[in-house]
Amino acid sequence: MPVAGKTRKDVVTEFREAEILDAARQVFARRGFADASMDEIAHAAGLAKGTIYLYYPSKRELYRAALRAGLVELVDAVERAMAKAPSLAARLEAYVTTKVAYFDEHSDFFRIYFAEFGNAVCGSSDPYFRDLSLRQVGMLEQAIREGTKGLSQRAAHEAAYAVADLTRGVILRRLTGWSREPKAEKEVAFVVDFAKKAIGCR
Amino acid sequence: MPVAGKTRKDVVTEFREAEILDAARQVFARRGFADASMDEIAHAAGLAKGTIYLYYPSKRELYRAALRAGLVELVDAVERAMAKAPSLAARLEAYVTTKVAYFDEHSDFFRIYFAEFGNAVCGSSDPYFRDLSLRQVGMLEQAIREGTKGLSQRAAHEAAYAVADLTRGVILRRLTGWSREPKAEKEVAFVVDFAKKAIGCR
Amino acid sequence: MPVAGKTRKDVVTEFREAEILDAARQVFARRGFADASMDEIAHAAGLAKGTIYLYYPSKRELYRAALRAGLVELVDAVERAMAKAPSLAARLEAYVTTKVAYFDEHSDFFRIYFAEFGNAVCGSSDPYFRDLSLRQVGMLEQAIREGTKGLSQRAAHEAAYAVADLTRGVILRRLTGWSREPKAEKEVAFVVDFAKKAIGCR
Amino acid sequence: MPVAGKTRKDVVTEFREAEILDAARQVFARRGFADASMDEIAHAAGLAKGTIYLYYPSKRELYRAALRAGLVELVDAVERAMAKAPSLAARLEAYVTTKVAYFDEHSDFFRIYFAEFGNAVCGSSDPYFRDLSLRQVGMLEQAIREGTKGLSQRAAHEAAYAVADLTRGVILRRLTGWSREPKAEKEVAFVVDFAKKAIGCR
DNA sequence: TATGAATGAGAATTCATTCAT
DNA sequence: AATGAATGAATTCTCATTCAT
Repeated sequence: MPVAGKTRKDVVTEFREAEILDAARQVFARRGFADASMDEIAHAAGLAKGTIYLYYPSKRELYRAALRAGLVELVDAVERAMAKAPSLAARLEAYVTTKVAYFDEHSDFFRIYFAEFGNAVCGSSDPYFRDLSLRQVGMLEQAIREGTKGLSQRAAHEAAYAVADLTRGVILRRLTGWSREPKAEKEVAFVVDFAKKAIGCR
Repeated sequence: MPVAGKTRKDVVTEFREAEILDAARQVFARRGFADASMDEIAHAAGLAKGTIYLYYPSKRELYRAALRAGLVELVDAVERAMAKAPSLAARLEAYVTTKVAYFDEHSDFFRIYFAEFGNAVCGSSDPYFRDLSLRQVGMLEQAIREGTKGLSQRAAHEAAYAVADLTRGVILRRLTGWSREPKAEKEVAFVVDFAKKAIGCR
Repeated sequence: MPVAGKTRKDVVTEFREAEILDAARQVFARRGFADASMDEIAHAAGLAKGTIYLYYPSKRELYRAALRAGLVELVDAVERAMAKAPSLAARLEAYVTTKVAYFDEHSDFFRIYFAEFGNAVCGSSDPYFRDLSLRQVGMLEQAIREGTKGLSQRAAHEAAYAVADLTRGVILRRLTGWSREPKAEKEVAFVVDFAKKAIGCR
Repeated sequence: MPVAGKTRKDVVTEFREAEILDAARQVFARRGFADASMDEIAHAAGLAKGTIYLYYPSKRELYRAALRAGLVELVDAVERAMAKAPSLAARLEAYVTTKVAYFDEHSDFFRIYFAEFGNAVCGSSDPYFRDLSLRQVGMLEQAIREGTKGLSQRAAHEAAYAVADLTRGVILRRLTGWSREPKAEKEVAFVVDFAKKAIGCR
């Protein structure tokens, strides 16, 4: 008796997948891909090792799924927040705030996310990751172009990257504890301010 | 018969260490820490596996040594370049240019370097790495404070981090091939310009 | 309501058993015992894995059942054919023809059948297999004794084994494709002729 | 200091290979390919599991090596024995005697050898096995043709297979214990006699 | 009766590290 | 100092079997 397009089985399956993905994210984040063992992930998920393989065909595939799931959640949150913002300044702030907040909340995911940039250097990264990353920069770029007159496309492009870089830096410092500033608002404000000055200043 | 403070043995030892470090850097960069095998490193160094252990007590130590060696070379180059620069603008440019150039030259090392930021997130990074990283930011900060009057310490601090973040972003884009801009000068110029505007603009 | 000694349940059970046995034979033949998976057998039978276990308690038992079922079919066919034959020559021909034809038809079963001889070498074979194998030789032996005067029991025994060996060889060559002779009749004729000469020649 | 074309290393390597092959043959024979574990083989060889992999890259490869080694030894013995024999009868006897004696001595190898015929049925057998098997039949065929006048090529071919089949049957019965005759000579004599009659009888 | 999700023991393979030569 | 054969712990993945539904 399917209800709302989902059978009981689908529900169970989705639940298991989420459980496993959650455990995987934790363990991959704590250990890195190579040092994470399927045993540990299974244990963290409260399941037997073999069960994991009923849902994901290999360790690599599980990692990829964990990466994608987090990525989608992050990008969705960022896009929703930016869409609601009425001005350029608000959009930039939405971008930075949402990302910082997301990783404050899911600091375990940051390691997975960040490591993927490293993988991209040697060409071994998930194309999905590249696409979503570039899409976010694209959104920033568009927001900047819409919010400014007389700014060249190139400058908008570079400014977008700059915002992305600065944001990543802020998150990195928060999670490593290298920064003395505990209040997210101040760090966000600085990035936004920095960007606005750089963009608008003539 | 020690000559100039170094016996023949010391010289041989240093030579071997450098050889091994070089091989290690290549292999660790190509494979990542976990997927690099001591066998492959030994082969790349033209030595037997056991020999590596005469100079470095474990794979982890060898990795750390490779990281430190690259780091020292990088930081030295940056410090020398900045020391020669006569103005704030010149110093910022020296910082960015030197770093970009170093990783253009030693792109293999970037993966090792970059991954260490990820390790720092879960507290498993080499303290040496943290120290040298913070020292570089400190140098930027000092340069900014010296080159500006009326800029608060806090603002200088933040600006320094911003320059570091932007620079890392530029390098990342160059090495992943995600950037369309092949000329280092233009990218460097943008970072410097962006920073100057943000700092100086009131 | 049992009818003719069989309840409806019995009929269903027999039908299921036959279905499963058939699937098992195919899969065991294609993969060998160890490489056959219960999953594949279940799939081939159009049933779920768990269902198999309602009819056979283990993979090993299922294998044994498949072996026995094939064996019974084979031996029955051989016995019926030999019983009808009016002379020694006809009986030998019936034996060889029936066996060759059976395995031409059920080549998948040959692998299971043949492997059992190998198991017999290390004592791990089904006693049932041994019994039926020996019974067939016994039948040959009896036919030979009845059809010859003055042949010692020992010679009859040896001749019976010889016919069995030659027949197995013919089948093996047909199924491996090592033989150039595609016509069963010629190969059968040769075996029978060979045996007759060896038996009757003085 | 290489002596007689072999360095010390070569000798050690050969010794290890032989040790391992010997253990492998025992275990593969006792368990069959699938049920043999590398652990058990290593234990039987008095080595650690990893050591096996220094000499053979996989379980499958080790099995193949064990098969080939036994095969070569067997075929060499048969060829040498046949080469020395002065007449057709002597050659046939040499063939049968040598094979029976070899497997009496190396009964463990027989299971591996015999199983390979089964593999040949599903086309998964080592081509090497096929070649050596056919070569032996070829030798028998040639001996028969040389020793007979007026026998057609086809008849010689069939007779050769018959001798091979009968011999395999004798060995099988000896190793399964299904035969009551403990003396090899009598069984050999029967095969030879049977063959001679069948070939020579007109 | 039938199902198939869950289990966990077990197997092949790898590789950092050791140590006799 | 240099070697590389030997080790065995650790890891991924498979699959026969069970059992709640």
